[in-house]
Order: sequence, then C-alpha cells, then structure tokens
Amino acid sequence: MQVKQIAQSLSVSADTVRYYTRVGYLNPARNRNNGYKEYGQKDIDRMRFILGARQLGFSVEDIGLFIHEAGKGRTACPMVRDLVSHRLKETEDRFKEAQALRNRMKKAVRDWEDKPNKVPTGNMVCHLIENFNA
Amino acid sequence: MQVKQIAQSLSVSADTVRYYTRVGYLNPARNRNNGYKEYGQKDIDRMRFILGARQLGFSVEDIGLFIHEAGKGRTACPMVRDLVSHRLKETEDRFKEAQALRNRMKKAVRDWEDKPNKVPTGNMVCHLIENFNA
DNA sequence: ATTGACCTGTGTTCTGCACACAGGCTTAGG
DNA sequence: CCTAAGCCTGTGTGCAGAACACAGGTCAAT
Repeated sequence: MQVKQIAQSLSVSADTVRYYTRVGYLNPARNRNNGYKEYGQKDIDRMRFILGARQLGFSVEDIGLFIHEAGKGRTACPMVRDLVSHRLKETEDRFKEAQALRNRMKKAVRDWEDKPNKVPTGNMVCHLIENFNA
Repeated sequence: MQVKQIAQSLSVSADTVRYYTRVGYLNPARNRNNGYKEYGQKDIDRMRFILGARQLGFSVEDIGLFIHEAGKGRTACPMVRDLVSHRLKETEDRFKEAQALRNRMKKAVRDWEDKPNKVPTGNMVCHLIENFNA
C-alpha cells in the first residue's frame, strides 16, 4: 500500500501521511525495487489513533509521548488523562479569545458604518483603526 | 530610543518590535556610533496602528497593505472595510471550531471518568482515544 | 583598564502540514 | 523495442508571527 492509497482511505493528504512518517509515528517498509514506502494495517491503525488524538486537541508532540509510552508496553492512559485537562484549558482560552476577537470585530464593523473614509494625515494610517476603542 | 525602550513603552517584547522592523513596517534610524536602531515618535505611532490592527484580527500582511496604501497618500479605509468582513468570517470559523473542540474534549473527560487504564494491546495505543466517539 | 550586567542584531526554531521539484514508474501507442 | 504522457514518489523548502539562541558590543562602576 503506497502513500497515496493509505492517505485516500483515511481522507487525509499524502503529505500528511508523509509528515507522520517523517516524525517516526508510522513505520512503512520499503519496496526493495523502487524505494517507495509500503504501508500496512499497522500503519492504518496507527493513523487512526493519531487522527483521533488530533480530534481531541492533542499536539503532535503529545501523540509522540503516547506512542513512545505504549511502545514500551506501558499504559499511556494516565498521560492521556493528565494532558487532556491541560489541553482543554488551552482550548478554552483559545475559544474565549476567538469569541472576544469576534465581538471586537463585529463592534468595529458596526461603528464604522457611519464613519467616512479619510486620506492619511501625518503618521496616521487609517483613522478607523486608530480611533477604534476595543 | 532603542528597541527595548519602545518595546517596553508599548508593552510588547523587543523581539516583536524587531520583527515589525524586519518586515519593514518600522523604519528606525541608525546610530552612527554603534549601529543600533533608533526609534522615534513616528515608529511609536506606527506600532500603535499595528497593534490596533492586530487586535482587530488583521494579519501582518493585511497591515502591510494598509501601510503601503497610506504611504502613497491614498486612503486605506476601503481596504480596511473590505478585509474586515473577510477576517471576521475566518474568526467566526475559528471560534466555532474551538467551541466544537472544547465540547468534544469535555465529553471525552466525562466519558473517561469511569473507564479503566489499559495496557496497550496489538496495534492499540490507548483505548480511551481509540474508542472515543466524537 | 577592567569587570560584569545588560543590550544589540542576526540567524534559527517552532507547529502541522502544503508545496515545489526532479526523477521514477506505468501504460498506451507505434 | 521504444517512446511519450501522465501520474506517482521522496526529499527539501516555505508559511505565520513571533520567541529563542548566541556571539559580540556597550556602558556604568570600579
């Protein structure tokens, strides 16, 4: 199974598969004839794990820790539990930040509705932005 | 005024100031003696514009467009108005995505509360992740 | 003059892929 | 048997928006 094939069967790009291979999370065999990477069921299962973890907000590095731990025959579950709360906090922060930004932007759009365009004066670039109050 | 000083007076890092200088948005003079960059009021005003624009979700590249336009003596306001709605949509998307991710993560934490840790079996890395249903 | 603390500019690193590119493979036609 | 077209491959590089590393310069106090 070549890179394109496994990529398609998991609905990701071939580059994504190459990336996870590059960082060592997938370990395809090599075709002796042409040097192409040969992926198998093990790689598919591994990819599913990776994609599942990404869907839960874990970083690629986190996933490496899990894989490493499991590779030594030990349970990675405690690490998963520990890290998820950390990542959840980060996500919560990003969520709130995006929300606040969205609100600022909406306010800007409203405020600007009845303001004119102006030619730049002095060091001013755009009065809309410079005079906007968060 | 050296980089550290302007950075502090605007509550950003010196690296941030260096960055905007590197991309050409700030144009400090050079101290003939030591080659250090010398920032002035113009740079402070420019930095304020940049930071204000960043607060409104504009990309660094967007800001470059505004500066370029204003530099030619033309009003950048129409570009600002055009771009803000585009960026607002992006922000809205990121907001929703962060929200969805947060909810998935919260559900995972709840679901996992009454599930045990398990030693990895076969190609499985962590059953918590592998068996989680979004 | 010399120490030591601080500061500087430049180059490199980060995330998670996407893209560029030269070359190899495969298949249809001649 | 050869060739041409067209897909595929691995490797190397690029991206935002800074943060970090580092060798060396500067400056006040000795």
